[in-house]
Amino acid sequence: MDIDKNLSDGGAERRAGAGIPQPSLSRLPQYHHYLSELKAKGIKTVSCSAIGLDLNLVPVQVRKDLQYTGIVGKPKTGYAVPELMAAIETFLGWNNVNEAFLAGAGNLGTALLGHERFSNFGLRIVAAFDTDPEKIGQWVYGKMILPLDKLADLTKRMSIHLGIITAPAEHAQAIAEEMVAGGIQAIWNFAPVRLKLPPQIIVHNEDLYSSLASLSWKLAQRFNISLQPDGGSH
Amino acid sequence: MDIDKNLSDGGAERRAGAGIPQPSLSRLPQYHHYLSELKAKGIKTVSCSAIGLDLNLVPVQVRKDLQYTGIVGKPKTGYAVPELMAAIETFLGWNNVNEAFLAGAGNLGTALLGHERFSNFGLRIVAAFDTDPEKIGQWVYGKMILPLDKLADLTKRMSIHLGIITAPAEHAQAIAEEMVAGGIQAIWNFAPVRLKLPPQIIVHNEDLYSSLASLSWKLAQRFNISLQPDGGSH
DNA sequence: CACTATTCGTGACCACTGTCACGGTTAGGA
DNA sequence: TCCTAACCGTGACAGTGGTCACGAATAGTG
Repeated sequence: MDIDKNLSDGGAERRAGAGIPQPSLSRLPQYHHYLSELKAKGIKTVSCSAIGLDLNLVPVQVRKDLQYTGIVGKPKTGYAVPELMAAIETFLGWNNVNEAFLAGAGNLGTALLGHERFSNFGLRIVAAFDTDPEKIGQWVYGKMILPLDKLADLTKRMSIHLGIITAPAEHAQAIAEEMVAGGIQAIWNFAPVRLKLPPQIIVHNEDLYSSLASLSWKLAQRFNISLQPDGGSH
Repeated sequence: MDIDKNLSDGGAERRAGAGIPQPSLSRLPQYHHYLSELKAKGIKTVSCSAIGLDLNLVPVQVRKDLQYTGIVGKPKTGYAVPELMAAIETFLGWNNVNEAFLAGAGNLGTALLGHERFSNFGLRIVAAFDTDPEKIGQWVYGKMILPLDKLADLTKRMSIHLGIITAPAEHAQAIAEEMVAGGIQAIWNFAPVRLKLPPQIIVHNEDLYSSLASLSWKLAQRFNISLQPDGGSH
């Protein structure tokens, strides 16, 4: 058997039929942040061209992105800042709070626990879990560190929908399965592994090593090029 | 004048003629991590199909990704694990260390400072910078916290090429400009802003809010769908 | 030594995102 | 009131990355 042909895409990442392109989705928070600055300055309306100038984007792209939120602009004027912000917030679901559990109270996990601004964006980390007996029972930024083996049970009892994994790579898969067993719907994964989970689970990978790879490659590329300006093809 | 038409793309992000697709670049570290596990188990060769099974990827994609590193596989056998790892490391420039400065010794910055595994991937954070007088002079994970106004000067004197910004959004632009003034080539930006810098500067944005937006939207989407299963299109 | 099954390598399609071009709308001024 | 310029909205095109299909190579087996 040729197993080359017998593999379908894991499909855990991309939800078919989702109306908005992923890149547009990523840009919406940037617009929101920019708009909050405008609001603080007392500016009432803004045009796509102005947004594009300040955010280094082409105006058409801004328009297309904003259209997904359902807002309509007024020709010659632009968009109303407060309504646009509200539209983005509603669209992204930042009005209803998502409660989340975090697994892995290391450096990164602690940093996330302390990031109180998440609450402005619909995320509330309720508790953290770890296996280290020294950490269990401690309070970090007002959140209790609980033993990891309580994770699935508490997830079910509190009907938590979002899990954040900041544990080492080798434990990530097991933790993710625990979360799924507890009925979690979405996982924000900071461990550098590709989780294997049922396709209906929403997984978002936040792989710092991947980013680092891009950077170091581009840097290496640049220095190679400058050392061999002929391109080295002969 | 219609400024709609007079804007070109900022272009700070995408380097033209770069041989490898960005997504492939991001996957290489995952392969590397997976290979290191195989190596620990004493496995000498591996096929794309096996990698695909474990990493939830289609074998062809794995092959195409690996080809960018220049390695060639052997039919019916696959790739030699150690050589493949070495090829990835060389390709990503993980052999020569990049020294970096970090600006913003908050929670996230501290977490990165403490992430000693970065050293395995060609990144060495040399020092951190902050404006908080209480932090300046402290040592965090063996790195000195220095006053931010020394940033440009020290960057130049130590010829640092990589800058990491973990400062609040409102200071990110100014810090980035300091770094550029000091001759920095690449910036790893964790602040939720789109930096406006000369196009030759490599910028990689690590926007947690963008990721969060994707997640919360997908979650909201899911619950909306389950509440209105007819889709509401008629 | 021939045969088979597995795997690599690659050119051709396909889907998705970004860009372009153009038409429709409206605020502001003559 | 009419005219102009700025802006929104949208369908058509292009470039990039992912998938498919097929050919070539080779380890293992009878």
